This record gives sequence, structure tokens and C-alpha cells, in this order.
Amino acid sequence: MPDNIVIQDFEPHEHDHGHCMADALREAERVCAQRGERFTPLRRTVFELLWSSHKPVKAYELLAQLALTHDRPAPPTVYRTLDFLQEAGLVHKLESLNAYIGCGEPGRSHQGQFMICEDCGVVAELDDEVLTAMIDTNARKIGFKVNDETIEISGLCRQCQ
Amino acid sequence: MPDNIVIQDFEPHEHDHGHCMADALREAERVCAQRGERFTPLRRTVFELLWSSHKPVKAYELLAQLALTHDRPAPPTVYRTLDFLQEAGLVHKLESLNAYIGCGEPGRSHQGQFMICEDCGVVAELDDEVLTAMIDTNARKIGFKVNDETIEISGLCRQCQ
DNA sequence: CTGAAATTTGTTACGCTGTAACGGACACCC
DNA sequence: GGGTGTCCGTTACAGCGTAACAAATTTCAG
Repeated sequence: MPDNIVIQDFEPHEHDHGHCMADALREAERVCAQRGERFTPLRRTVFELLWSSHKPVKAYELLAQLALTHDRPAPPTVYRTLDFLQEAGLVHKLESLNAYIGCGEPGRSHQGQFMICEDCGVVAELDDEVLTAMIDTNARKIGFKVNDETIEISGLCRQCQ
Repeated sequence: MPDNIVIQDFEPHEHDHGHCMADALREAERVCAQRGERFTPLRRTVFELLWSSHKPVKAYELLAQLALTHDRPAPPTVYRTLDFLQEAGLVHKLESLNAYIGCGEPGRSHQGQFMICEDCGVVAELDDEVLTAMIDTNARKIGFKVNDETIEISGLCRQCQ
């Protein structure tokens, strides 16, 4: 099994987060440029809010944060921006939480598997291709053609056990 | 790999569904009795509505169906009943759809993996213990302790391809 | 440049999903 | 048959998400 399945590990609660953010922003700019799409100030702001921690953020939390810098933002502003970022592969939605989180490795196409700490809320992102292949095998057994995977595991991270 | 991972296969659109329903009801009664809990008329009705097809049902659809036989039911009636059935392991929630579906094999403790047809809406339920073990292995690598899995695969069933 | 077309964002209004809190009804058990 | 706990009804509201249309901004051909 390859070692590179961890896309975004649980970060120690103290780490150089400015570095994470800077990396993510650079990647986002690159991805948008490559797709011929615009990384507008609004999109950048929402993206930064999502990367302000390694925890998922809810849409209405984003809205509240936006309200600090913008004038009376409304839900569609946030949801449209999230849609854009998701289509660009820069953000994932966690269905089990109705919350959103920055993708640890945009550019490469993947669905991702998420480990969500129930205690501190921090999320790790994996991409185990062997696992994906096994799901595909199971699907084939019953004649199913896979389009999309939602894999979200909740439990406790090392620090919270 | 064992053959018994398919808990609930995609049923042909024409099959003896009365049989599915009867089996499910018998199992539900057994599970409730064993847990020392009551399978009340309301719970039975909701359960039957969930088993009226092999497709997931939304809470407000259940509410509308209930309205045909009950007097002005309100959301808490449905959600409480769904909570009960989920805790008893008789029903699963599909997070990616905000919808609910009868469990194909209550009694045995499992989380289940779901294959959801985007076209006809029918859902198959699997329980691949090898897959679960692999997720556990991945989790252990980053010091994560698994409590709960959400695995929902969307795509096309054989008949809809 | 400049005006037309396309994209992005603002705004209003609303629909769907889910829960808190309280009170009444019913089953169960001594 | 009275007390206790479970179940259900009811009201009210909080959280999640979208439709539809208007205004602003960017882009790009001419």
C-alpha cells in the first residue's frame, strides 16, 4: 500500500498555520488560472475563511464572518461561492455535517475520504486508491457504475482520545 | 472476499415486494422485542412507508403520507419516529440525500455502504467487512479511532445504464 | 476607446430540513 | 387504581439551501 494516501493529516493544535494558508492560496490561484476562471476577492475571502482552521465551516458561519467585512451579505452569496470552489475542486462538502472544508490537494482529481474528530472537530483528508478500487469492485459485482463517493468517518483524533 | 456482502441488492423493478415488506416487518418486531422496546402503530406505519419501495424517502414525504391517515401530523412526529428506528438499527439515513431508507439487515450491527442510483433512485446496501477493516487500518495510521462510517456511492444501477 | 455580451454579485423572497419546549395521553407495574 | 415513565400532539422557531430577477463588473470584438 502506498504511503501517500494522507492528503491532509491532523495538524498538531499548534503549527505554522500561515504556511498552510499560503500554500492553499497559491494552489487555488494556480487551479483557477489553469481552468481559465477568476479567483475574485469574494472567492478569495471565502476560501481564506475556510482555511482559517482545519475544521469544517458551516455556510451560515461563513455568512456571519463575511458580514464583518461586507455589507449585509445574503445566503446566495455564500452558496454560489461555495459552488464555484467545489466545482474547481478547491473545497469539499462534508455531507454528514452540512459543512465545508478546504481541499488539501486540489489539482489532482479525487473524491477524498474524511476522518472527522467528534471532539475537536479537526478533519483529516485521505485518498486511498486501493479503497476506491475495492468500492469499484463491489459496485461491479452488482452491476453498478460509480460516479461519486461520499466517505466520511467520524471518531476521535489522536490528541482527543 | 466473502460473497455475503450484499445485504440488499438492486431489486428488479418488478418483484414480489410484499415479501420484502413482510420480512422487514417481522424482523422489526423481533428487534424491538429483543431490545424491550415498543413497535407502536405510528412506528409501524412509518416503517411500512419506508419499505414501500427500495428508494430512500424524505422526512417531509413521510409527513405528507402520514397526513393521509393521521390528523395534522407535525415534523417532530416524523423525526422522533425516525430517530427511534435509526437507534434500533432498523433504518439508515442517507446523508448525501437527506433521506431515509429501511435497513436490509437489522439485528446484525453494521454501518452499511450504500450504492444509490442517480437515475431511478433505488438503493443497494452492502456490508463489506474487508472495506471496513481497510478504513480502520487507514485510521490507525494517523492515530484515529473510528466510531461511525458514512459511505454513500452514487452512480447508475444496471438497469439504468 | 466603446458598446455588446458574458460573468459575477446583490437583493428579495421563499422552500426544505430539523429541533426545543411543553403538555396531554397512554401503557405498564406495583 | 394510582404513580411512573414512555409516547405522541402542538406550537414555535432555528438552520440549510435555492429561485428569480436586478445591478454591477469584466471581457472582448470592432
